[in-house]
Amino acid sequence: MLDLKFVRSNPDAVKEALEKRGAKVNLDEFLALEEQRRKTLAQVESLKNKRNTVSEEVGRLKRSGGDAAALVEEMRQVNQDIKELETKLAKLEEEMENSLYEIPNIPHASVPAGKDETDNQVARTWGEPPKFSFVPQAHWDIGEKLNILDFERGARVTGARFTFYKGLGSRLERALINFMLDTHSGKGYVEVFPPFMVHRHSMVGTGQLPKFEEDAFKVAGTEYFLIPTAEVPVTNMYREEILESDKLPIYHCAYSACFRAEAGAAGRDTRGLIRQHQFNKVELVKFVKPENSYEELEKLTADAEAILQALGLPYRVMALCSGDMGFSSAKTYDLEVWLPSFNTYREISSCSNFEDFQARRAGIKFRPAPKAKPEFVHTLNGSGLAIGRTVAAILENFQQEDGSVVIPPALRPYMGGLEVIR
RNA sequence: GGAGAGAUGGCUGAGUUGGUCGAAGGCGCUCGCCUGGAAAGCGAGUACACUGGGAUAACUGGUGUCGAGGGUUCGAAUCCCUCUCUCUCCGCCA
Repeated sequence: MLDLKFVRSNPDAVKEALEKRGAKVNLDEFLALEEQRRKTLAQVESLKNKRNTVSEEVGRLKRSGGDAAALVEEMRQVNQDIKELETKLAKLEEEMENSLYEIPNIPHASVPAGKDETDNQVARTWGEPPKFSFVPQAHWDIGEKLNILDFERGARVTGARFTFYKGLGSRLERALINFMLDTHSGKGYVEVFPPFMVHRHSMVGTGQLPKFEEDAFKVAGTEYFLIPTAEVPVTNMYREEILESDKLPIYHCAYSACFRAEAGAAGRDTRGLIRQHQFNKVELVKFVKPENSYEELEKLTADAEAILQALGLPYRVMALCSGDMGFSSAKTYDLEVWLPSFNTYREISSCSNFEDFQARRAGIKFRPAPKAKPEFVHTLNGSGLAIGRTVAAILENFQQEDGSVVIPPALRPYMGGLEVIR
């Protein structure tokens, strides 16, 4: 959420930013609403002021045995007026809040302007896509032949986009989770194991709601949502808190299952592990002081990259353009891993600086100095990494002509020393 | 699931026959005095949001907030209702 006062005093800057993003928001209508709100608020407050002063007077009169009947009668009428105005005010505030919650973040100055993913820029590439002396297979074929992935039974038990991992496949998934958590923990990220369901306010806090409710799974009979990423519970860990300045920066890493409805993705990536309703992910989350947040974004991205490098997976880093960024983000780098079956790079991590956009929604502040006025922290997060896509990348990049798959050396300690899945 | 107790400021803890309570006291913290320095002691200050004035300052006016939401009342931390959470006991359970 943007700062209301900033929007009010810099309408042109906001309009320009929204245009750069390709967002459709009627800002003039919003500003007119906001002006009306303040006018009504002033009226209500002055009436309440009157009520407070007179009530005090009534108290004084009664204690000294005077007659306050006339004043009481007058206040009855004032209360009527207050009630009416408050109803009006509540309506205005609700309307305004709804619009404010649907305005996306302002892109950082360094974000390339652009309309969609074709305008994203390659920041750097690492590693070389493998050259095969045979026709490489897709990971779903490799996985089924090795009997470590079972898509058919996943669909039979639950539905499309659900999968069983079996045997060494399941072991590989678990190994990757542990490898990533251990690696990040060693770099100062404090591991947390979050709830996999959250209430609505948390979803609003990180920006999934109210605008994108159709993307989320809501648990019937409850007010809980299945988390689409650990970002939601972990960022909201500090909601409605004022953090001590010396606690910052806070780094967390967290494993969680992630649940996404994938509304609007019907027919896309229907085979394999790339787009599942449930997948595992290790997430990195940071709470930092505003002046450091862009430096922290570079470090966060590097920490996610370190996993790909340790596994020996070729990838590239994309600086997302203004039109392709997520709703809450001010700047995003996507990490894309090479997938031979697609003959291209596919997203495996997304690292973003949200500046104070999420912090304002979730009420996460810090005190810059003792006694100083609290300010919003900057929040960042990035996948480190999506596990299912990492499995796909390993199977495809390290496949052998005989259908076996070589396990990256960094992962072998987590696989009981196993070198090859065959 | 059943029975009971509770939720107050950074912490602790008063206040529940409604009225001058944003809220005593203590601790902590900040600044000052004292000291060669420190402790102790003394003095002052110490919530957040919205909103008005002011320069988008210092400062200052107002409104709201005592778990959340509603109600009664001229007036609610105090009375009533609903919800949430915490604790204790019983039951159940991985």
